[in-house]
Amino acid sequence: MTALDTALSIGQVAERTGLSVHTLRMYEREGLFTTEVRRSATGRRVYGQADLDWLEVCTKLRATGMPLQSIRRFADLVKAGPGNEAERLELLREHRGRIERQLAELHDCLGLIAGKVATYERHVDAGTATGLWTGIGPPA
Amino acid sequence: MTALDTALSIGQVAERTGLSVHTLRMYEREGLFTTEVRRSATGRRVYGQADLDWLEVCTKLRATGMPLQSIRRFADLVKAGPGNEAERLELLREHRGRIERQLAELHDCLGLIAGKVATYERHVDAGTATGLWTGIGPPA
DNA sequence: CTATTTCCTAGACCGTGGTCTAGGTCAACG
DNA sequence: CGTTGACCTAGACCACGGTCTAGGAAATAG
Repeated sequence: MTALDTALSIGQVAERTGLSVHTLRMYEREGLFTTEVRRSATGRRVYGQADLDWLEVCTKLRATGMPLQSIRRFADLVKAGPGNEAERLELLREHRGRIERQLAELHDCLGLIAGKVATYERHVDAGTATGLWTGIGPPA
Repeated sequence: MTALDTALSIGQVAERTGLSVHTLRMYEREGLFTTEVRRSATGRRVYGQADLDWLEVCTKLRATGMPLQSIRRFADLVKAGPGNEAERLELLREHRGRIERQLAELHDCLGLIAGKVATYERHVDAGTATGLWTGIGPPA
């Protein structure tokens, strides 16, 4: 378990998450955090382990194409406190579905691209690539 | 084989490809086509089967995150005619790599999201979801 | 103590990938 | 023939997700 009293500056969080400090502040402005970001006596942001955990989720959601607006909607549910877990579950399930569809599509596209690569490899190796995409040879 | 003398209007191509007519014209302006789009006597665009084939590739490339600029670079190589097939192959290989990395990342993210879904399902079903993301329960 | 680095806010700016409008020509139906 | 719909160009507009600047304050290193 990581320490419960983690206290990181925005710069340290930027390092650990790969997000820029600009982006971290922007995420906060946009209401993406599930809890108010703590501040030091002098107004500097102080992040805890929970923030890191949540940010990890955020980056995974972003990496899978979830728009910031949707992340905010989820964050709002969490902020609203207990009682709406079914709703959160619904959002997560929907997104899981989208990821699965993305995986399928990506897999499909990979097939086509890999096919083109294979064709080019064959023809380049054989020195017969001339007809590719010129209207003469097969387009595949 | 599809007819070699296909002659489609921009609207028909939009239907078949799922791209809007606006987008098709924009792609042309941006130099994404591998060949000048034919025109009717009165200046209307006339698309052939080769254009459809190429557009299919374009949409797959877009769907896998290739920026228009990179598609243009590839199109430019094709336009430049025979002799640069090795270079085209290189671009395709690179993109194939990116797709594979995307697949891996997506798969990873799916793991995390699906995990959250499972957790929520268990807790919602059991009526014990209260502690999720409140600092009390396990974050996973 | 001074200099350097990190941080703060508010708000401007940017690339990407479309999407739409205005003003006009052409095709096709009845 | 007229009217309706598809098409043309050039260029404005938009959402998104950052990214950066200015102007200033506090922390930290030497």
